Amino acid sequence: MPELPEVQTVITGLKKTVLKKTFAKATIYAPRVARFQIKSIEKGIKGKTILQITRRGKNILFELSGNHTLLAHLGMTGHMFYYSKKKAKDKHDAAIFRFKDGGELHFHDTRKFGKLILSNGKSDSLPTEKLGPEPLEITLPEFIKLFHSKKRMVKPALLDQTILAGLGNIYADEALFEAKIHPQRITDRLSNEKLKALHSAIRKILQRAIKTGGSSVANYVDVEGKPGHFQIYHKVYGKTGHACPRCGTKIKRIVVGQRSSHFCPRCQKL
DNA sequence: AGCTCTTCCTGAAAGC
DNA sequence: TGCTTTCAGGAAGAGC
Repeated sequence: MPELPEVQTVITGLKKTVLKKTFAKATIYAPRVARFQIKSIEKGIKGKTILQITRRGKNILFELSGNHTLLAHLGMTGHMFYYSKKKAKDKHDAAIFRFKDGGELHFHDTRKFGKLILSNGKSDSLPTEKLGPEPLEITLPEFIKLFHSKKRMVKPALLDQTILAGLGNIYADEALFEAKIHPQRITDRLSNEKLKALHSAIRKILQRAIKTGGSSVANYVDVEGKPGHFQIYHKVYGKTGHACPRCGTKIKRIVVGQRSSHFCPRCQKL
């Protein structure tokens, strides 16, 4: 499940492979991934050159010539695969982009939760407008202010992209464990000290994950086919019943806001 | 404002 | 063994 570090890793791969290339043809195979804007994307992208590739939250932004932006969201199971030569369509390819030089970029998405949106320059037409700050850019005072301004359980707050953009279920659980905060604690009642711990835990965990190239939990593979290695560092996510690496207590799994939450009941008290 | 539930989708894993 | 059910989760929308 691609979260901020995985998306960042994909972007690194994309920069190595498709930056500066010009689209010759785009074919959408999964209409819902393109929000049924099949023709406008297929036509709109033709002849455009990829000038820059950036990230906003979990979104990949291709800045194109002609002031267009192509947004790609990997959803749950999205992958970007680059081939230097023509490659047959896979069963789960949601879209295939062919470049003038013969290379191909396949947007592979088994569950079709991904998203492709082409904007004709107006950035306010992209959903990235609604996103909260970047977790690696927000300062501690801003972070404290933000969480004290909300009155909700901290775990769902961390997953809410309009509050903070980029965290998913894995890194949210890992960050809460690191900061020793129970997932059901209410944001405005967390002390400055706790929020400081959370702020630095998020930074630490994301930066380490980016450094190691993303997580492998869901068979994550980067653009060139190399798996990430962060899974070896997961301390609580998917570790129900395992011993807490800090105190040995069994890791517990509960459901918070319709999402599974893994935590140590001794280290993370309510 | 914020909670819960539902929907989308497929494959893996658990249950019988 | 093999079929059936459940589960997983990012995001959006409905209803309370």
